Amino acid sequence: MARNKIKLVRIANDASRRATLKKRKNGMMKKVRELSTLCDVPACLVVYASPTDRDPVAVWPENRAEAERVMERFRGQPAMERDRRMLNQEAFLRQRMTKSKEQIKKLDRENRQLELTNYTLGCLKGEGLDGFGMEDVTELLGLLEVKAKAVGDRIEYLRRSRDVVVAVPPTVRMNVGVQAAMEEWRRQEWFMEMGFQTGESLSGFSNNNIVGTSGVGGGWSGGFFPSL
Amino acid sequence: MARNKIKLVRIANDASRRATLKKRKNGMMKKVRELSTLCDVPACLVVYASPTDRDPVAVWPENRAEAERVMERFRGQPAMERDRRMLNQEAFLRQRMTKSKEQIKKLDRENRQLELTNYTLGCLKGEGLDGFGMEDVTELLGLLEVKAKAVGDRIEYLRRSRDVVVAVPPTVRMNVGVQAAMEEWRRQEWFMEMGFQTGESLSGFSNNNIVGTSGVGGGWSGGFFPSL
DNA sequence: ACGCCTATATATAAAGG
DNA sequence: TCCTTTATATATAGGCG
Repeated sequence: MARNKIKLVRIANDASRRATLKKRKNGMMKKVRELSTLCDVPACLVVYASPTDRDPVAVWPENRAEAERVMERFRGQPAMERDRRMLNQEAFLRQRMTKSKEQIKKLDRENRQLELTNYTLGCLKGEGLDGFGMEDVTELLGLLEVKAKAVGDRIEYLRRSRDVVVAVPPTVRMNVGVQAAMEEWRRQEWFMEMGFQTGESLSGFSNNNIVGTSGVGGGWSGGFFPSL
Repeated sequence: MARNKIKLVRIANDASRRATLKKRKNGMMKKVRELSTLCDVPACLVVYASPTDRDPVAVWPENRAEAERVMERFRGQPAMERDRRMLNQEAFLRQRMTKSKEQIKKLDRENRQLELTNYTLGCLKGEGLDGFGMEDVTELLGLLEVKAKAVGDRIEYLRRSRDVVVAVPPTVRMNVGVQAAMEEWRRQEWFMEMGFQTGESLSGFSNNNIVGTSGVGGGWSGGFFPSL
């Protein structure tokens, strides 16, 4: 734009090209600034000295944050692959988060139920019945009966089964804790009142495993009650 | 740049401002193109008509991919806040994910334990003892004794407590299920063998709640056993 | 608002130091 | 290479249809 008009093609001369870049770059900067100022609009200009340079030779607005805001908006459009990837990635993670949270919630609910049951079991195990009234205790007693029935049924079944019986020792080998508990139990007057005959309640059963430790899903072959 | 020189401030007149934007915007586009062509360098220009517009009024290079490449490089620098934010956001989410997974794992472990216990309880409730051998059943029986002891202790305590006793009806009002169970229980021969006297096992207890439904942490005042 | 015109402001190629 | 100069090319403010 001066002295000579030039063709709009890459300037062959290296020095000239660099010089032109410098001049025009400045001109551009001034123009963008003016445009943005006069028209009061967001605008952004980025110029590199070469396709391989890491840093731009020119950036407007000078304030990087401002430039980023403009870029930001531009990128906001559904065009940039990298962003789409990133956003998808984020969406993906968010989705996973939601699912996880739901899972946690569900597990937590389940847990609360199980803990309740567990608490009950704890009481059953004799960890303390303080806080329960006669009604509760009575109900518990009833439940114990139901359980005892199940045990009885099972014993009955085992007794009548000939094909699975392996051995039937003459005495019961109960674990120490149970034996001690039995002793205390027998000392309770209500125990007597209920019709038990001292010293003969649990004889005649085998402690041998007849059908194997099998059954219990998951595989806990230890004690009957898992440690809580 | 013509007729009159203008001050570099926002053009007050609305129409003039818009007109100027249009003209200068075109000028800028031409300039960027020239710059990029002549000097053979990457450059990018984005202009918005207003701070709130979604789409730019001007973008160069026209080829969006090209513009994106330039932007991309600019953004590639480790200075862009947005990227840091995004990366941080992603890192944050990943962190949360990890935590959630850990929580799930923990809850799951807990659940497994509780389910085991629960399963046991299910068996206790008479849901079936198939799969258990004589050893298991014997142990269960022992456990029942321990429980019974706890019940007995509690009943004993309630009996001796004068200050909390409210009423002691002469007969036990057990729920139908328990009564039925008792009947079946009594029919079992092993039941008789164990020393129970038919028809008199559970008389004399009150179903009145003496110390209140109180105790049980969390507040489930319904049945003794929560429904599973 | 849109395009065209034109006087004038600006930008800048090329030359010189 | 950089700055300055300067002749010229371009850009554009303001006016008009």
